Amino acid sequence: MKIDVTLPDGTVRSYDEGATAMDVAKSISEGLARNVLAAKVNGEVRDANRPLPRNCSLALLTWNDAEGKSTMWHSSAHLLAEAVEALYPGTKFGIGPPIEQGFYYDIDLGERTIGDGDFAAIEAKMKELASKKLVFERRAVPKAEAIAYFTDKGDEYKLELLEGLQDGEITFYTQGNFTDLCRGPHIPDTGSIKAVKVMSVAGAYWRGDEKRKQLTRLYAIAFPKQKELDEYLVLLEEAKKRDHRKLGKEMDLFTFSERVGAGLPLWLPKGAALRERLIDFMKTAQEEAGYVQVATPHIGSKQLYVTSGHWEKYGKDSFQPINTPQEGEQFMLKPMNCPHHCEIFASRPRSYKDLPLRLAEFGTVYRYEQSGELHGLARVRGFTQDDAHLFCRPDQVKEEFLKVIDLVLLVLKALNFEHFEAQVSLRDKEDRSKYIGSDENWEKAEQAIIDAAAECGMKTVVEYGEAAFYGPKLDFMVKDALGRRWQLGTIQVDYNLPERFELEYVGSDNAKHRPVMIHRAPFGSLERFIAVIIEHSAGRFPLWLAPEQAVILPVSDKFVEVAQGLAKQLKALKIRTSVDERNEKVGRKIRDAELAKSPFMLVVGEKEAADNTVAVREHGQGDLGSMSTVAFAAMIQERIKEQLALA
RNA sequence: GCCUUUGUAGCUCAGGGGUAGAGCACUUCCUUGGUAAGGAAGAGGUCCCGGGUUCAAUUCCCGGCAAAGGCUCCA
Repeated sequence: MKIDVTLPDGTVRSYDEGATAMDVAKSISEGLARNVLAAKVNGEVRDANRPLPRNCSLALLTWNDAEGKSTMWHSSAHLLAEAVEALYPGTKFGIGPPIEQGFYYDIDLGERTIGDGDFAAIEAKMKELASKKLVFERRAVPKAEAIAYFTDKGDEYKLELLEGLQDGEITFYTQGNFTDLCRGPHIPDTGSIKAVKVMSVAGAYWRGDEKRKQLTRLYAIAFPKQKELDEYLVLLEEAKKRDHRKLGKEMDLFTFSERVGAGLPLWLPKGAALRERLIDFMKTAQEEAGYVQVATPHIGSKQLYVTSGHWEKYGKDSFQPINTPQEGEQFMLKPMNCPHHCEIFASRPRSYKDLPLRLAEFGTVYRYEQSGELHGLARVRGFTQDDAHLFCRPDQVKEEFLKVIDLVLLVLKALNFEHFEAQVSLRDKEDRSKYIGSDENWEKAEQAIIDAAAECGMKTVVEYGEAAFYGPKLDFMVKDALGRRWQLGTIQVDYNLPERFELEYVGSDNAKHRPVMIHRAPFGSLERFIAVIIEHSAGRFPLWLAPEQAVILPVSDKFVEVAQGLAKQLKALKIRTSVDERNEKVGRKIRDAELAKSPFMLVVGEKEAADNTVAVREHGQGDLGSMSTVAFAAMIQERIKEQLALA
């Protein structure tokens, strides 16, 4: 009997019955066979050494496929477990899945602990075991036998996992001396695991439940080549160098104070100016797009949030109400601006002719985050949103989405983000009971979002079931210079708040209608956005945003006055500049200016003083030669225009 | 909040039961210079906070605070 195997390119090959994916690989080339980690058979990832079903489609998975990679990491987790069991006999095992960057295994060491100092020994053991090319053997096991095995071993975690499994669907995988309850699939043998690194150790609750026992989680990563591990470590180093917390300190942008409180950033002059520039940029763009600015206080009565529903949903996990001393009234620090904006909408009768009404505010909001969740500027307890709420008619949703997408694209361009996609979150296809708002409106809005994203030519991913209960949304997923993904910018339809605040407008039919509300924040929060752009740009901000655009370096004390005159000229032309008046040599001043990431350095000495020119040096580019002061200013302004898409 | 790690000069970090260390930054002086570190001298500390052990604690122990990583990615 022969079986037919269809390969991804459409070719059909014939094999003897019982052939495995590995056999197919070998028939194509030895090199391919060496690299095969797993196989995708009829869309399902399986062991490469399992016999293929008759007439199937087959894709051979290697390190270059996401699924091949995660299979390798999953197998590496088993290898980690084997090493740990060898070094720490009696260890009990929880789960050990692959993750985005590597894998982990949750283990219970009893009274023992593992620290950074133990990693090297674990890595050495893993490498030793891996080099034996231990084969991963799959075996279907009756439930009773599986229970007997782990009872005998004394591993209560595996026993608990077994409870949730049906007899007949249980499989064991064994490599070397280690047998694990596992669905698989796995790589053929441990030989392809050439480089491993234990990254960190952390506590993790069994089954993610904080009431249950905390296990020790070992994070690690593995590669088929030492070189790839080295490159990965270099990338981590680069990420560390770009860490916004480090750069923020070096560049005097912001700081934190224990006395002020954790998660409450203090903006230093240069950082505050940076914020202002971002705000100005957005205000200008919003003004053109027909927004109006509003301003609302930092607190609001508790009743406001009872009305909005936020009290019920987030009340006990928020900063608790502030009480007035005399009347005992309760106020909340505002966790969002929308309830205030709803009241502005409701402050007078609205006609359909007033819509869309676009209320914008750089509103600072306060949210309680658990102390362990705080992270530099990326996760704080007080932050400013570039918030706006668009009140419109259902038929205006698409138009408004288009305009907001334009705004976000403008932001992404101005900050040199080149890789991004739209993630559209829609209702669950099956269960529609958990959503508020009419079916008709939802369908209209969902279609409007999809159409708007398509019209803008955005790469779009649609996620069903990811919508909030109050409406569908579109998020921008952005890749930074190191290939890390961030969620920036969000546009959300909301049917809930207009309902709760009983917002209305008078239609052309002279009847009352409920407006649709759209929340949107292109930056998201200024704090988080700045964290991302610091890391994306490694602190080398686009010229229009840079704290200082040019630093003037007099060749010696004799030319300080000339330099000051030049600074005055440039400032009049709206170029941010300063003079390095220190009694140092030019070489030293240049070095310091390069390290400070000043975009341009202007060297002035006898020659420049004589003919009113500047010797221009660009950061990271070197000497650009001399030009007149006017020409330099024009060049800067030209570059900024281009960057901001104003040209 | 919980687990692991960390907390020493403005910054980066070494050290260690008995008077506190380096490099950079800072101050002063010398030097007056042309595209990535000129030279010298000096100043700078509640060794995170509180308690305990000790003749003696920055060091060891306990507690707190803050920071970093993790606690979602289901054998």
